[in-house]
Amino acid sequence: MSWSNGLVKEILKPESLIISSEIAVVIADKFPKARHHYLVLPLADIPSIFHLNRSHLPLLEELHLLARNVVEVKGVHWQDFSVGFHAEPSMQRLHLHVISRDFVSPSLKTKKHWNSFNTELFVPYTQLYAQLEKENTIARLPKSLKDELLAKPLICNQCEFVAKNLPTLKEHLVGHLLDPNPIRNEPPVTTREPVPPHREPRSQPC
DNA sequence: GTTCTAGAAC
DNA sequence: GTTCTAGAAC
Repeated sequence: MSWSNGLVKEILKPESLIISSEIAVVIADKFPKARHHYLVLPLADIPSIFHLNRSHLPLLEELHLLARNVVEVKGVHWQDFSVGFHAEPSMQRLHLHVISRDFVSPSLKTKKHWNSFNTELFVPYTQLYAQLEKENTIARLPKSLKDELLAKPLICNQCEFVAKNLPTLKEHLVGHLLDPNPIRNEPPVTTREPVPPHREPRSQPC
């Protein structure tokens, strides 16, 4: 398939590279699923996470270093990002996703997009690293589990909200961007004005 | 991975 | 009638 080689073609274009080292490069995702969405890819021809073994642990550390670097270069906050791999990648060439957790983007269009970043279909960097260190390989998820995770309801990644469909979730996520406090399903109950604490008038002027 | 669009869901 | 989802793409 031609489309699945899109990333390999992209990293051959110098103008696409935000950062590069002798080992790996960072590009912007062509269809970003959040306000910030970058991909870190090795120059070595490693097709996917399923081709990794313990010998690649130093390479993974290099990818992670570049992930931190691109976030710094963009002047944004590392703690606002998810960094990891898709459990079932579609595109050839190993790629580490570096994505801001707002998920506010016109390119976020399907339930699959959401669940691939917000369920076990997203494997955090640290988890994959540990798994590789322990097992010397990355195992595929069973098809039944993948189907189950893809079918999960649209649960907000910042509060308990469950959206009935994707447009509703997208509206809700914009709400978190404007007000990071949890959004309630019901409007807040109106309360009486708080009574100011009573103060005795001072007996003497200051 | 995306685009397109039929028909399901509302 | 319109919105939304999900499967085909030769």
